[in-house]
Parts: sequence; C-alpha cells; structure tokens
Amino acid sequence: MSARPTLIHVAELAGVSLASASRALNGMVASPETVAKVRAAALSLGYIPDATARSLKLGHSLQLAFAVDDVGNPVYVEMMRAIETVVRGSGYRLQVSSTGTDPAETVDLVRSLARGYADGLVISPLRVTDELIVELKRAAVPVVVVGTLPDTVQLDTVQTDSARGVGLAVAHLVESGRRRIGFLNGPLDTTPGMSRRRGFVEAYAAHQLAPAAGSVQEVAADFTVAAGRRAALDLLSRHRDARGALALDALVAANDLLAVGAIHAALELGLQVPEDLAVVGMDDTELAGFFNPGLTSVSLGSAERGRHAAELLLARLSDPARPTRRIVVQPTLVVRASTQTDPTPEGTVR
Amino acid sequence: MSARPTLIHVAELAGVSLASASRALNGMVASPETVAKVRAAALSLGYIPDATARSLKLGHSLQLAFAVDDVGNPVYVEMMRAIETVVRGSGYRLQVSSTGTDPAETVDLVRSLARGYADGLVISPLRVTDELIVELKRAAVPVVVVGTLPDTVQLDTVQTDSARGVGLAVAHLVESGRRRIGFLNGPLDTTPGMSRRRGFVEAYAAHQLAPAAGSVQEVAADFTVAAGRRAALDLLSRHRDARGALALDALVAANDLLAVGAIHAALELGLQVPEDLAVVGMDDTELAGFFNPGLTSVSLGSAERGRHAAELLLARLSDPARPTRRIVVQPTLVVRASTQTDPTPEGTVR
DNA sequence: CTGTTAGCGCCTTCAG
DNA sequence: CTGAAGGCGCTAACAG
Repeated sequence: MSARPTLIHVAELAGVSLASASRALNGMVASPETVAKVRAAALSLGYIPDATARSLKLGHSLQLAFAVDDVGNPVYVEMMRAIETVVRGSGYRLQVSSTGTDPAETVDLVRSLARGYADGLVISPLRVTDELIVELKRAAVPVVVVGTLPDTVQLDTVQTDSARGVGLAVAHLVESGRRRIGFLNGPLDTTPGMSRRRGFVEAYAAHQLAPAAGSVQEVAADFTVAAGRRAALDLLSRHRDARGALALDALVAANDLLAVGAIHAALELGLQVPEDLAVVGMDDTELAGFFNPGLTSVSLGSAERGRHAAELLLARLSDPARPTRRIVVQPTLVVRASTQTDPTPEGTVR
Repeated sequence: MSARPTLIHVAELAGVSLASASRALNGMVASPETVAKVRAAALSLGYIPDATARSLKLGHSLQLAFAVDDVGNPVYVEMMRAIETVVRGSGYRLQVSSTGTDPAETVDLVRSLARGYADGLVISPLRVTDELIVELKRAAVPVVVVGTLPDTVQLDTVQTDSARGVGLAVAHLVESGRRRIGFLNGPLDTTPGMSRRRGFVEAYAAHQLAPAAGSVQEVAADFTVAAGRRAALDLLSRHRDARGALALDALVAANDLLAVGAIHAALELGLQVPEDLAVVGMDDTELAGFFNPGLTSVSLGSAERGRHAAELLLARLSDPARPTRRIVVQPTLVVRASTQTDPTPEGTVR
C-alpha cells in the first residue's frame, strides 16, 4: 500500500493546479474538460478527501454528537432516533458516545468532543457535577442538555418533571386499591435518582400512606435490569413475614429496566404480577409495551425530548446569539397489564 | 463571545513563543517557570486545544468507530461493550454510528468515517453490497468486519456460523418432541437472513420434517419486535384450522427481538408458551435472560465477536502489514423456559 | 531550554 | 476560467 493520495496527486495526474482540482471536485466554476480530467484522475487514484483537513479549513465538521451514560438503556435509543430524525436532512451526521458512569469520563469526553470533532452536542448526563457544568459552558460548540440543571446555568435544556411522574404512578396505584407501595430507585447521586425520590416521598405523604415496617425504598446499584432484580429481591424479602406473606402490594420503579428486573425477582419468589404485586415502570420504552405482562409505565416523552433537543441545537447552530431556552416535557401514565387485575390486559405492541 | 483562543493567544499572553507554549502544555521539555506561565495563561483564557488541527498535524485522531445498522438491537449493544472494554486503556475513544437500513447510507458513512474522523472502524453490516465492499477495501483506515464476506475479500473478519446456529435450535426442538417447526426470519436481502434460511432448510431436511400445508417460513420486514409480532401473527393464523387448532408446535426466530415479537403474538392469540408453542431466539441477548418466559436462544457470541473485532483492529493499527485474519465464533444453545414444558424453568438472570 | 520555521491537506481570495 | 499563495491551529524538527 502506498501513501494515500492527496489532492496534489490528483492535480498532478490531471495536469492542472491544486486549486483547479479542488474547484472541479467541489462543483465550483471550472471548465467541463477540467472537471472531467480531475474526476478521472481522482477516480483512478481512489482519492478521498481528508475530512480532518477539510474541517480545519472550513471550521466545521458537519458532525453532531449525542452523549449518554449507557446506550444499553432503550430510553436513550428512543431519544437518539428522534434526534437523528430531526438532524437528518440538515446535512449533519450524528454519532453516539457512551460515556459510562464515571463523571470524569464524561467531562473528558465533552472536552474533546466539544472542540473540533463535532459542531454541536446533545448530552443527557446521569450525574451532573460542577466540573461538568463548567465544561459544558465553556465548550467551544453549542451544547443542549437533556436533563435537569441548576437554574443559574444558562444553557439550552430539555427536561421532564420526573418527580411528578412518580406522583402519577403512585396515584394510579392508590386508585387501583394498592396501599403498601414500595419504591425501587436508582443511585441517589444521579439527577434522576434524586428527583424521583423526592417525587415518591411527596406522593407518599400526599396519599397519607402509612410507612411499613422497614423502609419501603430500595436503591439499586445502577439503572439496569440486573441491578433492579437484585435490589427488588432485597426489598421484597425484607417485607415478607415468616409465612411468606408480602407486606407490599405494589412497586414503583425508577425506570423500565429496574421494573423488568423487579418483575423477574417477583416471579422468582413465586409471586404473581399484578395479582400479588403491581409494578409500574418509568420511561415507557418499547420494552414496556412488549414485556409480559405488559408494563404500566410513566412516559417521560423520551422521543419528544430528543426531538426538542435536536431542534434547539439546530436553532442555536444557525443563531449562536439567540437566548437560551428551557423546555419542559410533562409525564403521562400509560396503563398496561402489570397493574391491572381485571381480565383485559391491553396487549399493546407499538 | 469573542473568538476562541488559540495557542498563539496563550503564547502571547504568557510572553513565550508558540513552540514553547505547545511544549509546556504537552509535557515536553520546558522550564518550570515557562510551564507555570503558559498554564496560567491557558487557564485565564479558557484555552482548549483544537482537536481537528491536532489530528491533521499528528495524522491520527485517537478515535475508533463502531458502525451498525440499528443500535436499538441489544446484540450490538453487547458487541459495543466488549469492543469498548478492549479499546479503553489503549488510548482510543469509541464512537458509535447507527447507519439505518439504507446501504447507501452505510457506504456514505464508511467513506467519511474512514477518512479522518476515525483511526479505525469496526462495522457489522446487515446488507453487504458490492459497493460497500469496495468502500471497505479502499478505506484509508483499518476496517474490521463483523459478519460474513465473500471469501475473496481480504479483510480482517469476525464471523459466526449462524446456519449452524439455526441447526442447533431445530435439533433442540426435535429432541424436545416438536416436529411441526416454523421459522420466523428477517429480510432475505441481508446476510444474516440468507444464512439463517440456509440453516433452516438444511436442518429441516436433515431431520426429515414433513412440510406442513403452506410454508412454515415467514419473513419479517426487519429484525425488530414489532415486525416479529406482525410476521408471527401472519404465520400462526395461516397454520390454524377453523377450530383454532395450531398446525405448528414450535418456532425458530432469526433473533431475540423477532422471538419476543413472536411470543407476544402467540399470547395475543391465546396460545401458551411453551405448552402450545415453543419458541427459540438467536443472539442470546440480555433480553432473552430476563424475558418472561425466559427465552431459549442460540448464542452467537456477540461479546466474544466484539472482543475479537476490537483486538484485530488494535493489532492492525499497530502493524498495518500483518496478514488478514478471519475468526469464526461457534454458536451454542442456551436453554430456558420458552422451550421447556417441565416445571423447572431456569429463571436465569445474568 | 527556547524561538524560528516548515508543513499536515485543504479551500479561497487574489491576480492573471 | 485558471494558477499561485496564504492560511486554518497545531506539532516537530532545527538551530541557537
């Protein structure tokens, strides 16, 4: 393999100058025969323009980035699809980065991404550290945050009221006749974990639910099915008496993955869902619709949030001076079989 | 906002030369006081080095790319995690691109990605067109393909024998006493679709299964749950007589997503899984383990394939001249509740 | 240890 | 319509 051909080689082979070659390939003014010669030369050499050099010269890369903690979570996949739908056609390409749970990694990623590799960034961080905020603000390219930030931070933001979402879940369970409601949360050092906990505590008080013996709250190690199963196993065994009777009749999980883990745990313990234990998830991901039993879930409008985020980013890209916006998407409840004991489960598959 | 500070501004403010500023920031030889001055200047200006310029000069970006048709498919998530595990620590960062089903998009992506934005690429394409192969071969950076390529193509490759995988599934069902086995495939213009079909036809012949009335094969529109449900609905209704009796007692699905869709369809029709219909998936994704009922699935070693792909890529990066390798990962069967009528379903959650 | 200089590959005025 | 020349921001020789 010889070295990659550059525009110089193409120009030489075509017998024209570098400038003419560039113009010919980019559709600028050039005589038809020059275009033909240059095209032929480029083809025979297998010439591909260097994106890096192009970006440096042009000042943009036509790439946008979407950064999340865990692409394995379907909620981010839905967001990504929505973002991509908006972005496509505007000439940008989207690339996804999975940052992992380490906040330092996220900061690191933002730093490098936001300086050259992408023209804009949508980020949905689980853990918002001060350092991350600093980095987000000084990023060289526009950043849109999907999630909650301190009010003082001036950044385009799309958020949801997940505390209210938990409230919807609890209210639905209370209406369905459940009173001994447990809460399966994710890590408390995350923004979603914090706000969901607040939502649960408030709802618990509002409905005057009596605290059971032992805490009805359990914190999973992360927002995954495996962690949800383990935490649910702990929570459920803690609330079982010697005869195996369960002191809990419902569970609100902080997201669908945890909810699925919880259902799995319940089934392992020989419990029936929803008869013995009703389960509500959050995010209303595709998973909720096709799981068995169908999972009642609080939609946090992930697709809508993604769409808004992409639109905000595009808008800022075309007008860097526009005032920052903060969009709030309201949660809605989607009822399925996991909380319905009557015989008509809503076999919806979307 | 003023223009972004460059290294020149830092150097000026620190009262040193451009070169010294560069050296000071990159930890090259420099006097302690120079380092201090430059650091201070950089900090006060909020200087961030331009990644594009750096890449152009250095000739590499320290970024690797993983391109798949649909990041929504958990099999790719597992591959990605494995790749990331290998790549991390070698100094590269991984970015993911979801190309969508359009082969032209994929070609386009390879073209741009493989010229500047990344130093290497792992790609797992569903549809391998001649044009894609051409593009893969002429890519300016090393490419590793996860999937099957024509034998003549000289590229590092990691593949699996999915035809044999289908064979394992059919054999298991036959051993479990099933004889009227249907096949739920993905699109036939995809590499996996083609090879799985071959596997099914061969297995069908090998076990001397009698063809039922009407085709026992059905092709879903794509490899998703929704498409699987729809196709399964078609297939199952076609094999039901007027009294509702099912002429099929088992289904092999081309991946876990289709299998889940099929189970959903079966339940909608009032069938019991596995009593009325046993279902086998492929890929043995996390989904298979926590679905209800647990999904028997043929593992195609997605994590292992990802690991191999990453290692091949790293190896080629450090030695571009090494001979190309072709690694084959063998499928294995993982039995769970969806094919077991006896009362001990293997509630495994991994 | 430091400053000067020459590019990385490309696009784009500016003259011709 | 074409060619020559000047950078985009950075790093790596090369002298001093």
